Amino acid sequence: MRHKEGNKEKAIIEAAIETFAEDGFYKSKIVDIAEKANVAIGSIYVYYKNKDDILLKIFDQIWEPIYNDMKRIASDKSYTPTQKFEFMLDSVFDAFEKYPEKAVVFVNEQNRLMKERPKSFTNYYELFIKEGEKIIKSGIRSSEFKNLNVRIFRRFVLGGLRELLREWTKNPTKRSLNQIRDSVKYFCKTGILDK
Amino acid sequence: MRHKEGNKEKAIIEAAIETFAEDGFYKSKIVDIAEKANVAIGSIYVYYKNKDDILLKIFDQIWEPIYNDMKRIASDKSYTPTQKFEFMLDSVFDAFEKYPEKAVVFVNEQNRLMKERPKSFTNYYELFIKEGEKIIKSGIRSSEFKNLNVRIFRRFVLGGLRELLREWTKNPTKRSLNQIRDSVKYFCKTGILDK
Amino acid sequence: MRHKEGNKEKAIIEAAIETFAEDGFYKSKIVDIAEKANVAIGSIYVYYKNKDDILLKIFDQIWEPIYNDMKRIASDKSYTPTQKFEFMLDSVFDAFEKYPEKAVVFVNEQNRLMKERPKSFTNYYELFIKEGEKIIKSGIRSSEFKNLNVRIFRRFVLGGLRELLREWTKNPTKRSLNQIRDSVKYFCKTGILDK
Amino acid sequence: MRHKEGNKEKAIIEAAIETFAEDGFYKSKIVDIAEKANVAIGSIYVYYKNKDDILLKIFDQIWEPIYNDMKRIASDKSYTPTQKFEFMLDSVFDAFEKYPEKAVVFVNEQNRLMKERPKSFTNYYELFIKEGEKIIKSGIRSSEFKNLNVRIFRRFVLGGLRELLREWTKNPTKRSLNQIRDSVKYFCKTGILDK
DNA sequence: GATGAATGAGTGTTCATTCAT
DNA sequence: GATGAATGAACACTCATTCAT
Repeated sequence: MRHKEGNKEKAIIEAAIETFAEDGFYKSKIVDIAEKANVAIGSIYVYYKNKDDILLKIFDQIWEPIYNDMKRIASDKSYTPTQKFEFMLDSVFDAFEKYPEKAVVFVNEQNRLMKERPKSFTNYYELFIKEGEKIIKSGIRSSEFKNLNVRIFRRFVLGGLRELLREWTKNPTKRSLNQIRDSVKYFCKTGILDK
Repeated sequence: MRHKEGNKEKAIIEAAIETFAEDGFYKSKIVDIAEKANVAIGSIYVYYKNKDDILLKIFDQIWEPIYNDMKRIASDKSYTPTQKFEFMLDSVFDAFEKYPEKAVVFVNEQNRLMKERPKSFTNYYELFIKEGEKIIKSGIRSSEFKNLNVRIFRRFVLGGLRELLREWTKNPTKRSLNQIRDSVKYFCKTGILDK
Repeated sequence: MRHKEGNKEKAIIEAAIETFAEDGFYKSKIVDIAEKANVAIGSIYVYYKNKDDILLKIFDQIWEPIYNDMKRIASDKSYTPTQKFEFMLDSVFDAFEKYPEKAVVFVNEQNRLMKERPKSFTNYYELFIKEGEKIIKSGIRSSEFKNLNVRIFRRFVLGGLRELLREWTKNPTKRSLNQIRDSVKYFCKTGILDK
Repeated sequence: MRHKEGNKEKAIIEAAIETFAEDGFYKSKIVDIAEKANVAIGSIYVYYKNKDDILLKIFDQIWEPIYNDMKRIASDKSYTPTQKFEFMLDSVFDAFEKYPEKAVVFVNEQNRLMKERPKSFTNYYELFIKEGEKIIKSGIRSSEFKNLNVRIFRRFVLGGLRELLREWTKNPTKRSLNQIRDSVKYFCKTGILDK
């Protein structure tokens, strides 16, 4: 191994996150990512199959920790469905607060890529979705939630969330994110709770 | 652009809608649009400044009629804010039902373009948003609605709507759209109404 | 049509012949061909699908006239098989004498391309081969030729011819080509004639 | 390179022969050769200067044993020129029958390399050619052969041979090679013998 | 000797846009 | 207005070779 100065794989993906967040996927140039990562162009292709592959790996980085949170929450029997639902939102908000740039990449690129390469997404995002739907269903079964169409509901909420986060990423302050978080929770609960 | 047209301008934009809907903006080629419109490449540049400009004009086609509906509804004093809110949703749903392909273009491309060219959008979409916010505010003022953060609420709803419509455009049937429409209305109302 | 100054398609293929002859196919750069042809890079792709396609078209230019000669000769009933065989060799020698650079491209690139893209060659070269085999067979039938294995014989002769022409292209003089022509004819005839 | 080897140098050249035979020189990747040889990329450059150098060494492996055969035959005074000529062809055919893949590399790559790097070939191939010409000349001197132009004749024969072997390597059976061998001998002898 | 991560010059091809006709 | 051949900057990706370990 030549040089071995720090972790190139990590440097590349971080440069890519920055670049994709700034310019969007299509306008981002491989050569810019390489420069930002302080790495030769060829090195990018040592660690990633191609430009798309970098994006896919970024999505994994976004959704894997969220999904792991979810698994823990979902399997904890001491929580009510409402609490689980709130924690689910929290884990998304927390992740985005921690890495706003990853958030930007997600909100801007994921839909397009899911459309163009539906096969690629057999992973953490899908698992996250599934886990979320399970929580809603359990709440409906226990009559804690209204009898909503689960697929429609979760899409609506995720879509709304993404839109809010997209806007937030333009000017990401902790304060404004908390305001969004509270509003969404409140709105969802009064919308979903069968009181 | 309404009457006796079998003209090039219309043929181009319709071909573009089809092409953007199918392949996405970046993967769509001007030459394909020209072929689909049965028009020479050069003719596209007679009617449109460039590729972006076509997209912008498509957005106008989407939002102008919706906005016109809105204006009519908003100024009608015989409706309550709740009725106006429902009509607003209806006018979006109706537009999407009528032109699913325009809907695809909107859901996939608008955000990116608004990010890349924020200046371009001084138009019907913005006006629609404003009108929508006014309705919410009037509902809050009359205590018919909860005292929600209007900007957050409208973003959330529009984002959720877009996500649902994006999914719907993959398999657009009248029946499924009505199901979505009812779910969204119900959810928004129980979420928003201060009963 | 912009510029229409002379025939770009022809200029490109001639530049390509020169370039391929000089550097070989793999070492030839599209940009060099473009420069030599006094044409923009993009123009090459207006007239040819890709680099391979240019090569294929060159082979057509080589073999089409030879094949047309052959057809005329083969169908002429006043010639004996021996005369036809001689004329066949002549038409190859004449073509090579006329366009030595095309000859270089043929001798250096055709085998490789036939190996890599066997599908592409359903054309003049194959037809030429077939016509040549027919002449040999008719000579065998009339007992003018020895009962040789036709496929082996024609491959041997063509291979020998190519090798000689390859060498000749390094220093192409009319005199030396005629010497080769006479030697080959003499050798083939004493080798093939059943006296 | 003969004895107790299971060594890297040999493994590399054998992998290269396979790879060049399959994909051609330009399309063969060093990394593929390394993998096939079960050797690190870097090791290839320990034993060979560069990619060209491997090819050159392969040619040596092809022509050295043939040349050694030739030397033995040529210096044996008990053979007539005709016998020597036949033995010469046999030694080429035998070599190709034994290592068809080396044959493929020779027929496909040697000409190109001789063109690009004429300096590299001060070796066994040249020596083989020279020895062959000597045999022909001695036959002419003794009036056993016709008074052909030796250079032209030997090129013609070698070229024809290569073409036949090229075809044969696509489907190499012992039977078909013997058929080719007999045909070539017969043709050359009736073509060359001054009876 | 052996390794394989790192390199970066090099290349075929694309495609939005132009402009002479 | 209409055309479409012409353009050439731009770009993702390749791969022989190197060299620190």
